[in-house]
Amino acid sequence: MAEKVTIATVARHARVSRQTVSNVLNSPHIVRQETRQRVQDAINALGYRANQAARQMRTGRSRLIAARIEPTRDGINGSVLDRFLHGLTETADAAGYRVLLYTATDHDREIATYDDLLGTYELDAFVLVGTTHGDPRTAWLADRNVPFVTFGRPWDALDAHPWVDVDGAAGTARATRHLLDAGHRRIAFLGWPVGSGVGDDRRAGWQDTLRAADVDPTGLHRETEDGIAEGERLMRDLLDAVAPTAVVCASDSLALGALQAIRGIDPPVSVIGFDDTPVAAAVGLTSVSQPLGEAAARCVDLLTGVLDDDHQTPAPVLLQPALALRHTA
Amino acid sequence: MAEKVTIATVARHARVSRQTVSNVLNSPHIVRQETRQRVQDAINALGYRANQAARQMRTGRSRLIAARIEPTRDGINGSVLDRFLHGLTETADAAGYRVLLYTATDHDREIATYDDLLGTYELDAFVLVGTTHGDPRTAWLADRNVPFVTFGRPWDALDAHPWVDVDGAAGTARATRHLLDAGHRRIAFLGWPVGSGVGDDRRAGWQDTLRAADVDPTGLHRETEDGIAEGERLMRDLLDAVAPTAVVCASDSLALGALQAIRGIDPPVSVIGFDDTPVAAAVGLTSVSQPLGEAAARCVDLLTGVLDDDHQTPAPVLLQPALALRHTA
DNA sequence: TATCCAAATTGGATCGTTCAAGATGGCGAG
DNA sequence: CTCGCCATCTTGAACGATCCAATTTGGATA
Repeated sequence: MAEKVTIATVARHARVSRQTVSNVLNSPHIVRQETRQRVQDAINALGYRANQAARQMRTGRSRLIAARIEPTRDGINGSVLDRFLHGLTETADAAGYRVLLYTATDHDREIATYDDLLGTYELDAFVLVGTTHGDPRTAWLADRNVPFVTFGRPWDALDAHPWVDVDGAAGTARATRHLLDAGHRRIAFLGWPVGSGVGDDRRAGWQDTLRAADVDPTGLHRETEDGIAEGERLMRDLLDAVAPTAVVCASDSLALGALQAIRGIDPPVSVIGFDDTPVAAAVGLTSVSQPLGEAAARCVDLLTGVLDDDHQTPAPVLLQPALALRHTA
Repeated sequence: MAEKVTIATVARHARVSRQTVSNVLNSPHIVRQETRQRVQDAINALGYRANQAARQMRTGRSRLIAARIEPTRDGINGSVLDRFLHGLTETADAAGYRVLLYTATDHDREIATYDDLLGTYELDAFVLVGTTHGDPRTAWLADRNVPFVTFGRPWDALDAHPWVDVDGAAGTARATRHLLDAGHRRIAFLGWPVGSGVGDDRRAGWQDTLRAADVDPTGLHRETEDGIAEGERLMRDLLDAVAPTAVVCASDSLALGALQAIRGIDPPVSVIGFDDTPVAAAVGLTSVSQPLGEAAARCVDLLTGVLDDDHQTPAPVLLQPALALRHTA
């Protein structure tokens, strides 16, 4: 194996000092054009790459971003995070950062992991996915001045940190409007229990759109934990109670359940899901589609803003979802 | 912010030298019990964590493992990798390693990424997923003596490296036997074009099991690229040509296509997919289930074997899949 | 009590990079 | 001719850990 190529090797090869090589890499403008070229040639000829560990020791920056990979719950919604992660890896890469994975089963362990990652790897930043009311994680990170971005807006007014989110209300509103345009009036909603920021937001989009169209939403919605079986049960309940002609759901899992509940009904009840998961695509379920790649890219943008430029809090980003039309609506 | 806690801080606090603290961390057995305890107490009291960058500089080891995150193709099979990744993160964590993500669109770029990751981050090892005939990646890594494991066995006899795989032939054999036991005889197979190691392996399991049961498999199989539409097309073709009463598929995508093709046929044609993806669970598709968590764990086992112990090539691991029974078979 | 040996501990060098400060050389002004 | 200045480049030190060689310590032995 060839000798290890360090900055000293390059310096010797280009007949300059180590510092000059370092300058070519970090502040090219202060090095004379001719020298710069000579150093660059040496770098290319030797295939030199700056050692990140050594660099990190001096600068305290690791160019590493941490993201959590979820313990795939029902496997349907899990894919949302996976697609986001993929986008994150690509964009971070382009910005010169790498993504480090971690897992955690609850918030306490997750915070312990932060502590560990920061202590041993000196991570530059965290990307948190899915925020809840009174999220202890954001508070912990903010207390320690650790840069982070959340994919999901803070649901408590007091938290001020950079975030990227998709406008869930706009998504369900768009879905509801689509159904109204198709002539539906009794448009129901299957959602999550009141109190989850995301769920409330999605319900509001449906409710407000119905009201704006002079349809009274009272009695047209049901709430449950997420899941296919739960969705089916609640949809049967709705069918018995109010006989809706269409339903907007807070997730594809719920929508799949609804699809099973309406099997055989004629004329068919329209169903729209949320997240445009692979399952939705596979079964032909119309669904609200989040721009996950875009969201990941904006997360990286915000982070590099915080890390490279001033340490100011950049403006949050709210993205608009689209409606992926298939044959269930 | 409090002063940074280094090994020197701990040493001062425990009234010993830096080296003794280092010994407590790396070779506890050579330190007297009493001293060890005092150092441990100091470490806990101060919340000391060894700085990975500094450690890496001396030892040349980063305790970082790289894994690739795929550009979710059809979103169905992509989830397989995601579940594997999750298992990998968990197990690596337990073994004291962290998982670094990367993406690449083709083999050449992937190799360029290896070079970069090795040069700048001094990665300890790679986990490759999905191996093909004449895979240039394994050759590149082996040439440079970079430790790696593949999830997927080497399909060319000459490659000798640690690998973990799931016995695909055993999976399709199990599926086929299940159908035979249920009284089926005309059991078809939907698979991928000849030449892909994985696809050929899965087809062989079906074929051999039929032969063993004195059923001639001739004409009972079709091959295509992966996809739902492709599966549907080929299944229609099979129905017209040989009217099978059951079909085993090389993937859940193909199986979903088959399900659409058989809609309305009575008595229903049995369908079995492969990979037990969330989509299969959602639509009630019986499918061959790979022990992905187990596979990931064994990958980490092999890697730690190579990294921590001798640099010998550990024995490969072949895991047995299970059949997730649902209502399509 | 002095001596010796092994176990436990210590101080200095080192990994590859960047930071801070110092050296060099060319050029115009006094 | 000399000085100062600017642009450019070089030198020495530091980051925080581990390795290596040297030294101290404690207990057993003579």
